[in-house]
Amino acid sequence: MVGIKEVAAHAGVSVATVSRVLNDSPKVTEETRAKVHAAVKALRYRPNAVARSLRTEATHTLGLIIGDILNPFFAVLARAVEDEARAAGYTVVIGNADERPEQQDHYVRTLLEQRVDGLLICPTAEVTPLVEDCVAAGGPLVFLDRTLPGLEVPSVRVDGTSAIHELIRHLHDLGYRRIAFISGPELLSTGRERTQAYMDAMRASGLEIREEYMEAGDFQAASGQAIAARFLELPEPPQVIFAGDNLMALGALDEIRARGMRIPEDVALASFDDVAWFVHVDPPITAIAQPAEELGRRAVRALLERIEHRPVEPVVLPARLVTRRSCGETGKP
Amino acid sequence: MVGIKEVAAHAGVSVATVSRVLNDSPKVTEETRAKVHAAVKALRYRPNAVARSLRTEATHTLGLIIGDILNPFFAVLARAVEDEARAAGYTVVIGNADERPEQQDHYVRTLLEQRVDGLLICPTAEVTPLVEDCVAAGGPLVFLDRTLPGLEVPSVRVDGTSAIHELIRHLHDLGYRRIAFISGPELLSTGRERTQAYMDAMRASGLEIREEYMEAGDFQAASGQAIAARFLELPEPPQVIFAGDNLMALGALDEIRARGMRIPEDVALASFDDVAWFVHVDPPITAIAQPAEELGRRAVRALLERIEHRPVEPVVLPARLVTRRSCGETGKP
DNA sequence: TTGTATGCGTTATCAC
DNA sequence: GTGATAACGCATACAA
Repeated sequence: MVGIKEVAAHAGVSVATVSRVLNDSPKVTEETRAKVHAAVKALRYRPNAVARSLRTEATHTLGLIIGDILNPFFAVLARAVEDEARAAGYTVVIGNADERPEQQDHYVRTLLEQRVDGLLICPTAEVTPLVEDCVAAGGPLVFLDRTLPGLEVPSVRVDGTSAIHELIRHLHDLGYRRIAFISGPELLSTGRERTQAYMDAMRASGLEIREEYMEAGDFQAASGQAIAARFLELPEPPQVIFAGDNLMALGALDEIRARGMRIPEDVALASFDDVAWFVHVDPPITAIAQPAEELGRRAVRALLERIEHRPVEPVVLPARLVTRRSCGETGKP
Repeated sequence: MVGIKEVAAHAGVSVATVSRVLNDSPKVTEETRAKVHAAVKALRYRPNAVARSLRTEATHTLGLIIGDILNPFFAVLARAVEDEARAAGYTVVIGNADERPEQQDHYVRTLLEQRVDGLLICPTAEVTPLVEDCVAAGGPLVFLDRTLPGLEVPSVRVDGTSAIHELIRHLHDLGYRRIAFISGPELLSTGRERTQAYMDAMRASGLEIREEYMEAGDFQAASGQAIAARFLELPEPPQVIFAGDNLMALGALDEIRARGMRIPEDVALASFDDVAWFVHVDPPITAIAQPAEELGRRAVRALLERIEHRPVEPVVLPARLVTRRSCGETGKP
């Protein structure tokens, strides 16, 4: 492959001059600049980013570790991260951790070895030694969507508390009293936070919190389905099932359908985390929408700040309730 | 950051030996191996993949350029590619081209500069000079999902022809005669192929091909909606709308709903390209499913073959019809 | 303004 | 089995 040396020879200048032209240093004649550019074009020269990175200690690459790109929430997040990164001249390498600590570690290790300039992590429940090391090492790192207790890492996340309060109030206003919640893993900050908000909101609306109306899933569809099944088999089943994320809502939806029950007549359904196709199911599903694109963009900006050694304060974005018809709301006019 | 040199010093050996241990060369005593490993652990040494790549001319990284990660088809594809690549010890960098040639080129350029070991491209319609160069340069490259006319590049793709024939036959059997098709861009191999198959299949079933029942969209939802609208306003509207991809099907669905029409009573709907949520809309949508995971896996395998300079023949996978209820099929028992 | 020379962290080719 | 050392392609301090 043709290198800077061949370009220099072809243009009749030194490698230093070629390098200066490529990094458009001001101290170079318009004339030589032209010669070099001509040589570059003629030889189809492509700068070797690997060599450049070795020299400059910068790869202009960001690492992003998410749960699973097949989850629409993460897909939107990833897309936003990539767009914002590209705008700033960075490439991003995505790793799907699948909520498995070992796989998360695999990516952390790999990305660290690749010498990415910064790391964006949606941390799994477990605080692995490797992640602890990273934090201790102090490399540019920001937590995305979730936080990890006891670690001093800047984070960019969504707070769904007020939206959950709004949802419960909304359901209360519609006349519902028995509202069950399929919560997420207690170990995840998002899981804990939503559960806490649900309980607080129920109390705030003067509703009873029943133990049998709360069960923790793993943010995957199967658990949502299983838990919905148990709710529906209770002697006194809930009037509303509120799922803690879009996949568990999907599972619950399947279970309700499988039982031949109607939404919302037999049981109403709501979801934390809105996804595009919720609009297209019948009835459209009432959900709490997270500003995923903004989340991704802000995370990149925060990370870039950290890369440039500027201090960055945590970012917390609000979620918002989107009422549709799965809870018996009156249809659109 | 600690390098191989510090490790060598700490272990009391030479850098060469450390390198040998790290690449587990056989010619090294168990004893020194242990010493080195101890030093590695003690110093929290992380190999610098950048330096390694510069020396070995290999990055163990693959580039993947797709249309848009938000499209479930590409998301599944990307996920499969990543899984297969990881299993083979590779990392993958994904670029979203958004069907824009310049952006595709941006990623091709970037990935080439990063010296990825191989490139997987779902090419946009246009054959850009850059892509032509790549082909001419002969670096490891395979086309995924789509092919480009006149370029000698191995490709891994799906052939939906027989599935489309099956679909038309299926519709014919259900009594439909007026079947309209929202086709994809003529410039895309997938678009052309599906259109051709639709026409052939219509003829094969003895159905009339009407010009007003065929219109090309751009594989995006908005175009599907607009075209569906025109179809439905025809003096004699079609009985079935068959969309050339999942996003255009979504657009058509929205348009049908917006007009207050019922599926399949007023108009039936079918889609090329099945996605998870088709099962959850009411009625579930009849679709042609592409083996996206397999497509991704096979593409990686083909690329790895090319990287190791082995010849690779094109891969063509079959699609299959999944009948549900959006075309008036009798419901499940 | 341009050229020469050094080093980035690793692997690989030699000697020993 | 181990060690010294020369590349890899580029950016840059310093010399001219």
